[in-house]
Amino acid sequence: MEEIDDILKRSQLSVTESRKQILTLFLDATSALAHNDIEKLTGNDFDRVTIYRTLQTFVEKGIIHSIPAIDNSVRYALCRHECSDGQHQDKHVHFFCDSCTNMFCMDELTIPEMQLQKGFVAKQTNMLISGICRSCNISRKR
Amino acid sequence: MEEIDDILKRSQLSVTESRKQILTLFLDATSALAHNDIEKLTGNDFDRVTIYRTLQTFVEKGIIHSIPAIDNSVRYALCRHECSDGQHQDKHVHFFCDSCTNMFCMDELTIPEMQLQKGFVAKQTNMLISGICRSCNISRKR
DNA sequence: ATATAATTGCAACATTGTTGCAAATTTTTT
DNA sequence: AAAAAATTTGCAACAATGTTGCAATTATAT
Repeated sequence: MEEIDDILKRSQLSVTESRKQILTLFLDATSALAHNDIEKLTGNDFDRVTIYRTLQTFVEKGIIHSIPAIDNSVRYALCRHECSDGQHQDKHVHFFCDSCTNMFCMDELTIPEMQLQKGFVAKQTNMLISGICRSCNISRKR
Repeated sequence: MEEIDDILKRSQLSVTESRKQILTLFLDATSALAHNDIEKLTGNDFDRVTIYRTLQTFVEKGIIHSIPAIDNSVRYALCRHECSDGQHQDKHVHFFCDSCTNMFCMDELTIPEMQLQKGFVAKQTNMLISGICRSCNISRKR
């Protein structure tokens, strides 16, 4: 896959083994990944510190975005849309499954605009819905 | 204040020094409190573990609710409305100020309902807006 | 191919959160 | 009001998560 190298170069990042592998994980992921997931999925290939720093770099470059969770575990997912350096606009809703603890990006659900009190200026909006996801609902019915 | 004892008793909790003090903090707070805030505000009167357990208990009893934050720090605030044991309904928007890192409950802003994909069942919705709060905006203009 | 720049891994540390258990406190019972 | 029962607390010890400085390695530019 040359795609991966391209994404990194486009963000002016050196192409290294760790960045390639971690980026691949995000491209393949169906749900958001926590630091710990990445550690396991890469199977001790990289130092914990490297993973922290890679995630941080990716967020700064607008490649991935962090998602606030209720259970106090930060997760990250690819920015599918127009996220650039620094400023990150996350217009879609996130869904956290209480059962399988997977986090999904509901790309098709747009967060509605909110009218804040005078003096408050909004820069970013996050919307997080928790409940039971489809595959968990299906397996329950069995 | 008898109010505090009442709140605790209504939730079938023993009235202890730590619970009273921590609950008082929440009643007086204008913004959401993190574990660390409470530790500082109570000035080493209580063990860290006690604070963790107290917060957990309060959440379970529906006295406070936890708020997911982007910066990976869980914060808690009083449940002003109809929150009961276990099930917690958080209908209002939270605002996180990037400048002073305070978290505010925007009680007057109700989270709109969202139509999820088939199979997904929502139990709780969180909406978190980040930006600059009023007092930070005012002090910037000076 | 070499020089320069950036990234990695290691070590060491700080912070945050969890668990078991004995001592202390609160509530209930007598 | 005192004793028994139940709950809560603090301590110790540990696990997980996140951060920083620095030398060694790897990637990029010359």
